[in-house]
Amino acid sequence: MLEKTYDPKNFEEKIYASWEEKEYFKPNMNKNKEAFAVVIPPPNVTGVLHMGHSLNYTLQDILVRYNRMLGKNVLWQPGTDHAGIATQMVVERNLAAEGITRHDLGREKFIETVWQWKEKSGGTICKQLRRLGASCDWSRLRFTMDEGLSRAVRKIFVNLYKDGLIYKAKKLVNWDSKFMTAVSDLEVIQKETVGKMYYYKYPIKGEENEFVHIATTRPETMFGDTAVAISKDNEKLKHLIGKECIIPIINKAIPIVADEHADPEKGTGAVKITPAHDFNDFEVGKRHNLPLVNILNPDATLNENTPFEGMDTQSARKKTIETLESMGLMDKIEDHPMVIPYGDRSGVVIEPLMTDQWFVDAPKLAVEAMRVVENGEMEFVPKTYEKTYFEWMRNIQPWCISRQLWWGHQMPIWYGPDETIFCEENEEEALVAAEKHYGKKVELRRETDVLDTWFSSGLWAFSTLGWPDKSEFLDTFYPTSVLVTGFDIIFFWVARMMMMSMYMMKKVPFKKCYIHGLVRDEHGQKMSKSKGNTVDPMEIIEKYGADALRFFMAAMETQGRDINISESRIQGYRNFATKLWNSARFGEMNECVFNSDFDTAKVSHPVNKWIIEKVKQTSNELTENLNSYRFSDSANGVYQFVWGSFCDWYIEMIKPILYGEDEQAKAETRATFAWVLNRILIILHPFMPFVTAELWNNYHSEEDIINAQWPAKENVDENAIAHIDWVIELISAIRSLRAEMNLPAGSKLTAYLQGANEQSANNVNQFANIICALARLEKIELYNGDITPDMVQTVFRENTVLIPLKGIVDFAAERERLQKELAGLNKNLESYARKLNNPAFVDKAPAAVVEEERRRQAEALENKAKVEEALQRIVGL
RNA sequence: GGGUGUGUAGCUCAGCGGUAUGAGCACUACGUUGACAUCGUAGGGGUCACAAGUUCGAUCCUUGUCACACCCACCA
Repeated sequence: MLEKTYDPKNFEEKIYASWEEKEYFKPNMNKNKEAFAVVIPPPNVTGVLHMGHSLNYTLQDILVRYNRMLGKNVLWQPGTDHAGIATQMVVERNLAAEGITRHDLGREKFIETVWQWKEKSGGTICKQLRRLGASCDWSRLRFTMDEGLSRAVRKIFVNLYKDGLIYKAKKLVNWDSKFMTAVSDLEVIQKETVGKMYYYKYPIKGEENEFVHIATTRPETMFGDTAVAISKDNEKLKHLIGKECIIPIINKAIPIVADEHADPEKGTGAVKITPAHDFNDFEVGKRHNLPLVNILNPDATLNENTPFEGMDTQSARKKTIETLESMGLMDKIEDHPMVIPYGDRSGVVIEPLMTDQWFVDAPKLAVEAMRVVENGEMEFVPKTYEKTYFEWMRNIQPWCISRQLWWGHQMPIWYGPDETIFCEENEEEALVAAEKHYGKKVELRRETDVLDTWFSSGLWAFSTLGWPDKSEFLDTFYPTSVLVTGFDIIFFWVARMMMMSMYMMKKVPFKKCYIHGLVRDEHGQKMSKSKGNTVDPMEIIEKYGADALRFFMAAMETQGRDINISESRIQGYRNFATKLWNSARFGEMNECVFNSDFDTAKVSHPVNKWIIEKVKQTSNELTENLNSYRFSDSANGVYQFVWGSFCDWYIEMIKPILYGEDEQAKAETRATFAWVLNRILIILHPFMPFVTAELWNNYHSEEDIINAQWPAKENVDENAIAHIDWVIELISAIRSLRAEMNLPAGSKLTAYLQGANEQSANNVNQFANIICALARLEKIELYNGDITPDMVQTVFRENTVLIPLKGIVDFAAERERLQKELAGLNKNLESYARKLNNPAFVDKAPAAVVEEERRRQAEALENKAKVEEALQRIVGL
């Protein structure tokens, strides 16, 4: 027996636990079945579920459950990411609360602490995923720092290194002074700010009172200047080229060089060149063979190459300006809008810094990664993201993969006594290689840098399946079927997976890549803790159930758009679950028992035929929509069918049958109801797994809905649908008439149908009880008599529906209603006439369109005549 | 500066070369009829941003304009 009210708290968690216990999420490994695999975008192991996750995992679970019901061999591979910087940051913050830094602990002890923390809090996100209903194969849970995955990382690193695709170089990199590590271009975010532009001058060497005026936003970097550049086309200043100028305060002479980087239109036309601290200047420096002077310590304080050693950049800037001012060298200071780079995790200003770092030759790896998208081996859905992907890939820069952090995969690099590099999968092999190289045993020193987190994520599609070992899973499920992820990590992750997979596996990591948008707040604002507009999915689940949240996500997911969270809408989908629940209760009360032998072909009652054909039609459309990743169309189609067709019409129409005397019709209707409800549960299950399972379990004792068979494409009898649609339209017409004439809902009326053709006459006779029940009529009859002034009328197809009111007609209201109807008809007639009187239209438009237009015109004309007659009759009354 | 999207009902958004049967919420009126008030019935509400072009026909295609959003690049 079902509870009177739908309360997801009563069963959601219980059902999930039983699924997991029965190991339903494991692939069936049936070799005769098509394989379908999805690897989860691994959440940060220490993270908690947010709305973006809810969307991402819901979409995947829909696809996974759908494919499982298609009978495929389905794997949803779960796992979590060690998230280098993010995790280290959290743990360091915890330590800071106790007044300790990671340096107090030392590397080994610190890493141990991180592992402990991972063990303690790492399970949260997985628990929350279960709560959402995600049907991953938890027995295969992976973590990017697992032994197996770490081995994969080392192996591919060694391969890349030996192929010359990983190299060490001293380069200008983005330096994060908080974490004291290099970061990649992607981890730098540019922020608009209003800063200052400082104008000052350098004296020309050997000249009295001659200066070169320069402008900069970072005056403190002047101690690292090794030249001033001027364009050779700069008529005003080109006479200075070749001379030298003096950096004040430190009294250092630097050359004035000719370089096109100095735009005569910008600033003063002369640019100070600081090759060690600016990407553009670095290039200029290379062109002119300028020395590099590093002026910063790793923590972004000024170093011994400056007079302000130990000061942070802001203080040094102030001090520099003051000193220049006192020397009479300042020209002016102006407000200046500019863009400043910040570390996306640390929030501090990123400084370009010369350091030794490791790089992946991304431009080379990008070639294959682009080719397989060009030739369609991997397809983006929606297709438009392909452009974003290509755009980035074409302009890709070497990828800086070394991080001076502690938490992460330590690079498999060892240095010999003379700094010779040995890159091997483990220390033993490195030692062997070194012995061979030196001709004797030597001590090696391991590289302390760790890898960018995204390096290991890039291997995810095959490392989780067992690579580098031989594995049945790898053979069966690679390449995976589809990757579902947000557009914000196309570069971070999708692109890297493509590059790494093509390099190592020579096959795409996934055949399709479904890209979804961001989840925003109700008004389209980005959700953030600082704005205070975040919505916690766990609270939503607590309040409305996981099914409601999932259905919301599916219903809102239209390709290429962000989703605005809307609690009222989620509530609406909870109501939908309630509606479904109550319809099942209706079935239970009326002894509608599911019978697997039920044969839809033997059904005879038109109402039953109608709902059977409708549900087949809905299933067909749903299958098509799911196959083309049209989530919102999928969800909305089922929603409309369940609420609109099944609940609003079918249940109401069968009440007269179920409460009637015809036992055979009753039996057939009960069986039909149960069959249709069963079908609804199946097709709704990927979207709302919990409520469908709970209702299913109410009458299936053996089989579980998870393994229920998804309906194959079926032929739909359109006539059976049209038959009852006629009844529905008639009832709607009568209800409309009643409401507009303000006829009390309780009043039992008689309706006449005038001008009925044979078909309509049959319908009225056959469905009189249904029509009367739903339109709240005493009786409905065919009528051939005259229309009298006390009748109100409405036109329905070829018929006129008449309701005699025996003196209670409100003629004013009736006149108003008829006039409104007439105005509508006239408007339509104008439009038809405009088209049909246009010879070009009749000539060139497809015949079917012209025919349809003619039919509409004829019908409207007929209706108009009837309405006009009606108006005539009540003139003066 | 380069790119990609988006402007449709009060709000949030679907949709489509052939009258916008648009959806949910909100709104108005009526309603407790033996699943459901987490409900039912009926209804109001739109020059589909603007302009030009293509077309028999444009909200939909093309171009331009305006507005907004996002991505990439750029610290003179």
